Amino acid sequence: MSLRHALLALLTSEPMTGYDLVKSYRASASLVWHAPDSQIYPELRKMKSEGLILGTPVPWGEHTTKQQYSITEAGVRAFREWMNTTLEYSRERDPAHLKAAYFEWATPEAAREQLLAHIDHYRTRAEIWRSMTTALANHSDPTLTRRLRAFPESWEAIIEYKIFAYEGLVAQAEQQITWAERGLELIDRLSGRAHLSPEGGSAPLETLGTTQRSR
Amino acid sequence: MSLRHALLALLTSEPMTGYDLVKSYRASASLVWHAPDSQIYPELRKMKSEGLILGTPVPWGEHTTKQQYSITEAGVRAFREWMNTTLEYSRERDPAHLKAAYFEWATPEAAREQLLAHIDHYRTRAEIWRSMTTALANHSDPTLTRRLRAFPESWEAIIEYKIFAYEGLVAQAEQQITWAERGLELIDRLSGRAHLSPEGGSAPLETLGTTQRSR
DNA sequence: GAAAACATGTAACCGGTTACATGATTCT
DNA sequence: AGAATCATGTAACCGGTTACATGTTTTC
Repeated sequence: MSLRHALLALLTSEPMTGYDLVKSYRASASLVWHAPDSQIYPELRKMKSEGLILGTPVPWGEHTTKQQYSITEAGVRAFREWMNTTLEYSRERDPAHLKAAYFEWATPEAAREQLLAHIDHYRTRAEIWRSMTTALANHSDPTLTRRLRAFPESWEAIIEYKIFAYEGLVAQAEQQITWAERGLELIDRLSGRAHLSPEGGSAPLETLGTTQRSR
Repeated sequence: MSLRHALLALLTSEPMTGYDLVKSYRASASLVWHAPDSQIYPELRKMKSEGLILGTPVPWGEHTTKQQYSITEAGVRAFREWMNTTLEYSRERDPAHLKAAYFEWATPEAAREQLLAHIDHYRTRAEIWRSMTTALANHSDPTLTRRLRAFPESWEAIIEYKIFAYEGLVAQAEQQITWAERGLELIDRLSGRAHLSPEGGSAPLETLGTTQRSR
């Protein structure tokens, strides 16, 4: 459901073609809610069929047209409604922490590599989000510029809330990095004696044998 | 794919019935990877058909049997392989931060309520994860006890990695709370003048009008 | 005898993932 | 003329979500 609202959000600034949206999306919304191009076009058609957006064909070259999408009043209403409805929090879905809880089953090398990948991932994210924050603060982000043009009276809130969101993501990433670094130290301390070796397996498997060979 | 590996992880401690697994799952794995009961039973049958676990019927009452599942060697191999394979990180999926980035579209009250829900959610999580951490440290968690019985030689790693994982989650939750609190202050500072009012809409809608009424 | 816990699902749906697929236009 | 960019998808799959559904056994 969020893809749809991210697209509506983008279209509140100005009408755009599918391709424009894909690009805008990649440059802004995808930093918070990833979606592949192949999901965006069909979603746009669905939104159009539901009357949230309007698709106007505009000429492209001599022989063809492209769709220019603009948000309708129903679309604005739907977006506002989503914005004014408190999100439900429910699912816990964290494969990295799930894995970490069972690191004794990995080789120390694999566990280390996992955490290094974790660090790498969040370092990259943090950089992206940090540069987004500065782009917002300088007004150098093009998506922001278009938005400020559309709503000059709200420029302060527009900028501040976006910076707030991205700074939160940066802080989150930094926390993840700190955590993973602590994990690396822990692996160094425990590696060897305490891990369940990956090939040997005899010790762990014996303790499991009772029923698995029954019948 | 993680549900399957969480189930394998639980079964490395000892064989269990579906119902035992559901309970164990709820008490431990679901704190990291939520899954409803209705997903667990079918997944078990799938895993059985793939030879990762073995289902032995054991008598239950006079007339019926229940399935006792035990991990097979293929299951242990599959679990180890997963543990030794670095996870891929890709999708960014964060509706809370997506929404926060567009808080100017919500009423200040709705934005505030969203952040309060955020705080509430993570406070609850943090408490759960924190109490899990202490249960692990005391050896008072029953799932842990079973596991230590199965692998006495690795008790230190087993405990430390689990504490590590849960402490990471606690830290994450605390960070989320801090972030949301900062957001509440921001809303107080910006509320009113800067928000795009939810009913009025005339100002924002005018700027959108050019194409939406075309055709 | 009733309640709580045990036991095990099915079915419909839907959002997201992956892989594949193609052609037009503009720029150099 | 060729490359880059613009433009727009389809199809198959799969994991997860929601809602519904039912019967047994043990305990009080």
